[in-house]
Amino acid sequence: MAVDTPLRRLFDYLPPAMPEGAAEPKPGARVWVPFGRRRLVGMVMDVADRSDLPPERLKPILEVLDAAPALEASALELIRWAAEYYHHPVGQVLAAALPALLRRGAGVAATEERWALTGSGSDAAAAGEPRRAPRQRALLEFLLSRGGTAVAGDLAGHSPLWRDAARPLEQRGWLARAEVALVEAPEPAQVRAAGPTLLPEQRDAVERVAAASRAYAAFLLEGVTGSGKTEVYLRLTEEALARGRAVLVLVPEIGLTPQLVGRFRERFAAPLAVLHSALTDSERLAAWRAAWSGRARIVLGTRSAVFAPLQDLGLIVVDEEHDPSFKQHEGALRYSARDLAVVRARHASVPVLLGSATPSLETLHNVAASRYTRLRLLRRPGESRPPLLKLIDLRVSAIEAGISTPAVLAIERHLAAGAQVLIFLNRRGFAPTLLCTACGWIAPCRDCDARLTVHLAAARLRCHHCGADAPLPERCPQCGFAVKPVGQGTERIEAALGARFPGVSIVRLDRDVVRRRGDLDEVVRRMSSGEARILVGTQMVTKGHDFPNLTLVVVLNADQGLFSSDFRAPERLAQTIVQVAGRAGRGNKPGEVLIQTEFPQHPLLVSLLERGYDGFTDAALEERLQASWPPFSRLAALRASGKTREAALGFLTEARAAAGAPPRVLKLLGPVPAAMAKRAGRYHAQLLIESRERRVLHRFLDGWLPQVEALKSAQRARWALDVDPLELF
DNA sequence: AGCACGCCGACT
DNA sequence: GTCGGCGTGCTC
Repeated sequence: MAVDTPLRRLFDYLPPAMPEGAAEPKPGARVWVPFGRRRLVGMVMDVADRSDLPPERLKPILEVLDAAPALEASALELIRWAAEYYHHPVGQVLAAALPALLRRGAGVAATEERWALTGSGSDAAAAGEPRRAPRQRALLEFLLSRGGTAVAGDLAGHSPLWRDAARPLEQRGWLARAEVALVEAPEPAQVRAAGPTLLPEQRDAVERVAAASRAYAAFLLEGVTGSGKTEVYLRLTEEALARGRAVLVLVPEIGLTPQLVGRFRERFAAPLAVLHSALTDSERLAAWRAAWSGRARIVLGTRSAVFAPLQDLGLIVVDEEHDPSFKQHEGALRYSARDLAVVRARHASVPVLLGSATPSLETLHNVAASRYTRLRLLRRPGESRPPLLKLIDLRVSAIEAGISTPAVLAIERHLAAGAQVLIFLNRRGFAPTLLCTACGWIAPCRDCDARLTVHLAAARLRCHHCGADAPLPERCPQCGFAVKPVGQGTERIEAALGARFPGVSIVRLDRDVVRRRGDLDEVVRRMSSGEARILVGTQMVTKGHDFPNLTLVVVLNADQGLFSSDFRAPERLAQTIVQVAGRAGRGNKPGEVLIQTEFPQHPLLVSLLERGYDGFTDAALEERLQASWPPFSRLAALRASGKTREAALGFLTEARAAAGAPPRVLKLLGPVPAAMAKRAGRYHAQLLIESRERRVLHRFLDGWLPQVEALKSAQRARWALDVDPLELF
């Protein structure tokens, strides 16, 4: 039995005292069990006829929750696999996989709340009772008009306050409430609209995946923005649905779900379940139930949807597979939904399709090792030339407010041609620093090793790491002299462009603008209609949304990713540049991309410009090989934080000592304070474990983690193990 | 993680 | 004399 507890083991229970004819709970079924002095929901993992524990110490299961398993074999297998791979207690992996309401005992089969008139209730209704409670009387009459019974939804339609009326009626015995199992007739999936004619490359991709549809196979579907990856997903989904199979589609962010959901809904008349982090508990339960019952044949969701129950899974799609959001890097279980999707496909013997315009180096390495098959969609329909990338050397160009003269001239030129322009800067706010020109004071965050960002319109100083928020001072708090914002954020660029191009409508797209749902739609609408001519934005602009009239992209600062201590920063930078460049040029309008940099000779930028993303990844993979970084080695990070630097580092130092002499191919690096050690008032540090061989790493972790857990300092610090960490601070 | 038991300080 | 501080020990 797996139980939600940090203990790294399963627990044995005796079968429940069962009524006649009831079957024993099977693996995948949830049960109520006594656990210490508590009563918890447990998940049956195995059924055995013996236990290592003496029989007198075993307690019986209290109650079986699921007659039919809540998790079918392949989902259970995935959870077991994840627990082992991420070295995390099974019970807690399960807690991460199951909707909260199911962990608290809600039924897995969908039910509806049904209210019915009792015999005496019918008599009372017919007699026009209760006379002195018009709402109750109206409710009884409504039920009578409906033949004596109605579901909660209908009653809510009758009166929003119906529950207040129903309660006393239930107490008088005039109404009866029941949770009735919903009989769900799976609707046959239908194609609502035929898709466009496929290009040869798309047809080839569809055929090759479809040919493998009865066994596990992993494919990389590589194609630039607009090359038609989604159409390939849709055709393969159609193919799977036609065979009576279900499809799981994973997307990196909830912001991307509405568009893709829209494409799927347009194409298929099949019910579709959507799972993402913004759902309420009951919405998530409803989506999960739809998938579990087989009613929803398509499940589309973010990270945690990789655990969704699907009947007769036939295909898994991971869109934008390179996106770091697929890695859960906080909280208890830190997993990669993309990697788990591949594992799940293997267990379920179905193909998995990883789509991206800028595949991760891990995935390309898997292609090189022939573990994945590469499918390429290189052309955009009807387009001859890819966008042209050029560097602007910031050392020799005049710069005003962060924008170089060549960039300004290019913007002028494209605007004059009637086109739209995108300015990319991965930094929101007005300026990243507030400086006192007299004494050199810089506005710091009280709780982080970071500077506060100036937000001018809001007149606030904000920390982008902990959310601290303070009024914008007019004078230096130290010497009383005037302060000034230094550096550029999107807000300042928007203002500077407004001054430079008066009369030209500019929109900004970043997290400060997009606060509520609908804000994004408004920005997109203004760009699509052509009302806005210039778009200034952060990372957010690299996702989704196509503007066919956009022909120029300016990347204001490419240099942040060039000299980071994180070995993955260059990969991120290249992906961002290529993704943002993908916004430029459509149809017969060729795109132009200008990248401002102080380091135009940097080998990474040179390889990207001269040989494109392929050239960059060749160079980057070679560099990783030389440095023995992933994908040529395996990493795990033991991360800790504490109220003091010593608390965090002390724990990691003890943890390292507990390792003794590690295997020869394995290296322990650190512990070291994080690059930004203090964040939100806590000190962060990490110990890196690196191994050339994956098996050595995992065997080591198996032996080491129990020792780490047993350390006294482990109780005081907050810590977590991150297998395959994406970010090394 | 919970939730107990257990042994020492400031309150009715 | 008791309410409650958080140390440490266990959960089939």
